[in-house]
Amino acid sequence: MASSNRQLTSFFIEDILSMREEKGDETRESSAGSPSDSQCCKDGGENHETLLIDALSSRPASPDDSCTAERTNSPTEATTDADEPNHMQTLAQKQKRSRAAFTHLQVLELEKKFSRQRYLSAPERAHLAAALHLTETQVKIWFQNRRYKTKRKQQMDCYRKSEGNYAVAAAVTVDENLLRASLLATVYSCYPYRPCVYDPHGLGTWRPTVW
DNA sequence: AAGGTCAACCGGACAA
DNA sequence: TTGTCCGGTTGACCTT
Repeated sequence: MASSNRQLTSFFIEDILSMREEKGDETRESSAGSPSDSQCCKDGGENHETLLIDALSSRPASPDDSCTAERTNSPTEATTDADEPNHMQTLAQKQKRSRAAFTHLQVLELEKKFSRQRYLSAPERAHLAAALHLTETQVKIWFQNRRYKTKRKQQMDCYRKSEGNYAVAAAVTVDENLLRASLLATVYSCYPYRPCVYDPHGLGTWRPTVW
């Protein structure tokens, strides 16, 4: 669910690399991910994942990066007040609950992981958290919420099915693998970015894998 | 203003 | 005791 006011994250390698070079520059590039490219993101291959993970690994802190900084008061931020003289003030600040908004790229990677694995081991969680610049707790909570959400959705679908809503039922009588695949496809189709591959035989540049 | 979404949180259960 | 799970609830933010 990408709300219109949220800043979009470009998946183009050029943009990601430029982000790396412009670490301090927080200028938004809402034009980078044109919605008109929405049909081009059906490729969920491992190369794509590796590229995204690598690109993410090269980026600065993510939960509080330019896409979310204004809204986020992440757990990692909450512990950076070592120089705060007034502890009571800190507690007061923590009383106001925050809700981090993960970036599109982070959610995409989490969804991809979830589509293959509903449960993560501790090392896997640590690796994913590091790659996405999230805390392990954030990854753990995301997977917990994601499992619960999936279960609730299936229960709702079953309820509708039992009510005789065959139109809806027809859309959900797939086995779990198909459900995951369609979920992934939906996620990809929602992100108007194209995965890129390096083309040494062409111009020696990065180009989209799907046109 | 109402309702939806979703990360964060809570409490109980369970395993090692 | 610690860590993780599930089944919710809470609260901030967003859309309508």
